[in-house]
Amino acid sequence: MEVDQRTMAATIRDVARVAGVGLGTVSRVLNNSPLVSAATRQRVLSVIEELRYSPSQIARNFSLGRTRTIAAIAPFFTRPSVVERLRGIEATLASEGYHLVVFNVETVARRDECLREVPRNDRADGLLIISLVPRPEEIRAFSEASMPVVLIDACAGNLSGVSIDDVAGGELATNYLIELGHRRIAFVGDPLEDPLTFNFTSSYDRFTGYQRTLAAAGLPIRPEYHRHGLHGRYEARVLTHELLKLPDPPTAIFAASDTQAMGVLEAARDLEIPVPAALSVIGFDDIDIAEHLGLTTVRQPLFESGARAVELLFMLLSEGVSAPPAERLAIDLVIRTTTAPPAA
Amino acid sequence: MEVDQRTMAATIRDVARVAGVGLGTVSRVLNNSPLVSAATRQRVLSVIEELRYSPSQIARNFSLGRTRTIAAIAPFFTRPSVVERLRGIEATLASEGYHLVVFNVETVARRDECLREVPRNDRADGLLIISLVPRPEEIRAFSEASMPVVLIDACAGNLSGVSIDDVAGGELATNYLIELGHRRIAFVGDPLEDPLTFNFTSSYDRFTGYQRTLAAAGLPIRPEYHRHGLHGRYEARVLTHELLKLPDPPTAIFAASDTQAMGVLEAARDLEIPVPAALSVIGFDDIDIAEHLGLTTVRQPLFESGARAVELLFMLLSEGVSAPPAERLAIDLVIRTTTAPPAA
DNA sequence: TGCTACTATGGAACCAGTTCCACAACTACG
DNA sequence: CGTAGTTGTGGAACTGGTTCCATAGTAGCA
Repeated sequence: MEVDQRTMAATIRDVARVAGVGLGTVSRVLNNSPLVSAATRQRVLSVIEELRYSPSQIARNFSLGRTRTIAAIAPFFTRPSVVERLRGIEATLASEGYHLVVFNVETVARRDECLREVPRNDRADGLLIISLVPRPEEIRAFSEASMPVVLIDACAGNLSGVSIDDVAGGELATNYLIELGHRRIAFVGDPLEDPLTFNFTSSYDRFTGYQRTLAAAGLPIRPEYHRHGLHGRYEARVLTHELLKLPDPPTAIFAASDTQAMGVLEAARDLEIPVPAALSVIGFDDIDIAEHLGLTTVRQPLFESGARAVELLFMLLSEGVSAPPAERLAIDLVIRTTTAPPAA
Repeated sequence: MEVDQRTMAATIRDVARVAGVGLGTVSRVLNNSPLVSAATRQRVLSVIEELRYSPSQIARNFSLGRTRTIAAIAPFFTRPSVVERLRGIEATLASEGYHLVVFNVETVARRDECLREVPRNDRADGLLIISLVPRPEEIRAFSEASMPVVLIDACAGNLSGVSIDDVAGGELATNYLIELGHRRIAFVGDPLEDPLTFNFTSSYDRFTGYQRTLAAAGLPIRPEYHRHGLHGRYEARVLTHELLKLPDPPTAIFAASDTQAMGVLEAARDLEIPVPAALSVIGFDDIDIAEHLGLTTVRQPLFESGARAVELLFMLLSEGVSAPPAERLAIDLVIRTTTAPPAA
């Protein structure tokens, strides 16, 4: 029985046979065990070279019960903020030789499917969930499947996670506008009824911070200044048109994300309202293009959130280390050219 | 020997034992084989339910020799154009129940490592390579490892691939500027010496199209109008500063990508040169923000390139179908507000 | 010289599925 | 009633690694 090298890849048994050693010895050479003499190691290595042998990762994963792969579930992974988080994730995983499987979620059905299926597939050693809040029964399923999970931009149960204080972010943005002298400050953000859809919460929290700050400053809460719509430039543009056509239009708008701030800017341009002279605009996230646009915004460390989440996940994976709790990263205000004191 | 359900996941053998059937029968139930009686199937299903059994995907992959996973190697996967391609890839893979492993490449060393390691890891059934041109020895390694490969935004050997005619794109952009009446047209793109770095070619090809069109129109080729630098807004901004400070500055600039066009726009803004009144700018790709910026650009179907590449890869994976050759997708000109006839 | 300790090695058992062969039970038909 | 064909079923063999136990060989030491 000759091994047909043209069609069949060599296995560890072929290497052992040709090198005249045992299975275990080849395995030990592959795994750099010190329990192999230099001469034997050399012989095995040369046979590996000769047969162009490359170990089957899939058999190895199966045998070890580990995959050195992490799954990431991300809603709308084309959103610049999500991409930047993924970059942080990938960079940190790659530095440890781990692989990244990405699940993009754009519908509620797919959200549910991913959160249900990914943990029970034992195809990943751990799971990262971006901007989605798992339901209690989903969290239970994670622990039943003993799948380590770290959340990014979300909090749930006592799962580990990396997030920011979105309420404080909303306060930071709103406070800055008030300090500039604005009194009529509007808000453009995601829909309020989140639990029915994706369970996003950051826009809601930023809205809470906005309302609190207005109240703390003794400014009126004006419901007609609160606009909620699907996350996106176009939707924000439409909502802003409504705001700017009010009898008593706002002099400043806080958008729950930079993407939505872009829609706000588009609406101002449509209506020939100069920014910041007649309208101040502040966003959230500090995505890459914010700088190009001169957008004032609340910066959150996106890349770092991904990188840190991977570190937490690695802690969960190394048995000795206790489960790290939820962490909060720092945010700060980036002042550019879309904000100014209101026209006198 | 009782199975400890608290610590050990049930296996197919546990299910068989509890249901009082054979291994093969459980396997047949799992795989919806018709060769199981309705009564047996029902009994097995209820035991699966009872034991909360979930098949090990990793053992399954090992047994079948397939992973239902596709690897994608992408340089700079935060670039909007790359992200959009990845979205097309993920969407198409997910619709077939395949998983996507992403390898982000930001250095030459990592490019080489990925192209060497990913095919020999049998952890993916196929490989997609975005915007990178594999070297001949790498192509040989793909076929030796019998790893199906489809290129996106690149061509090499007789590998299958999805790309556009970048030369024609360069011609399209340049021609439009000439039609508008421009005679002093500059180019801002990636470095020319690509083989030493990533082996990108699209910027080079667009440059070729630009030069050809100038020549065909009888316009002079002016080397001082050709600027090449690392892909990025900032670099393009610096290069454009140089162009606009020339004694005889261009009245139009063709940027090899929308990202670089943004840098061109920034430079014009720095120098208070009105666009398009005193300077026309045209980009390439039609990424999402191009619309917000009102950027005139050459549109290429990014999402579709990813989706189509996956279709080609599936053809390669289904044995019957012959290897599809390289395909070209259509491009078109999107005229917005950064281009106009030159000032008289 | 004989005993112990350690190193180097071979290979069976194992991981959890799939596949396939053997076989039993039953039906169809001459 | 025998034979051929079909259907349903059980389980051995297989996938390609790792792990661990048994054992041979050798050095150290009294």
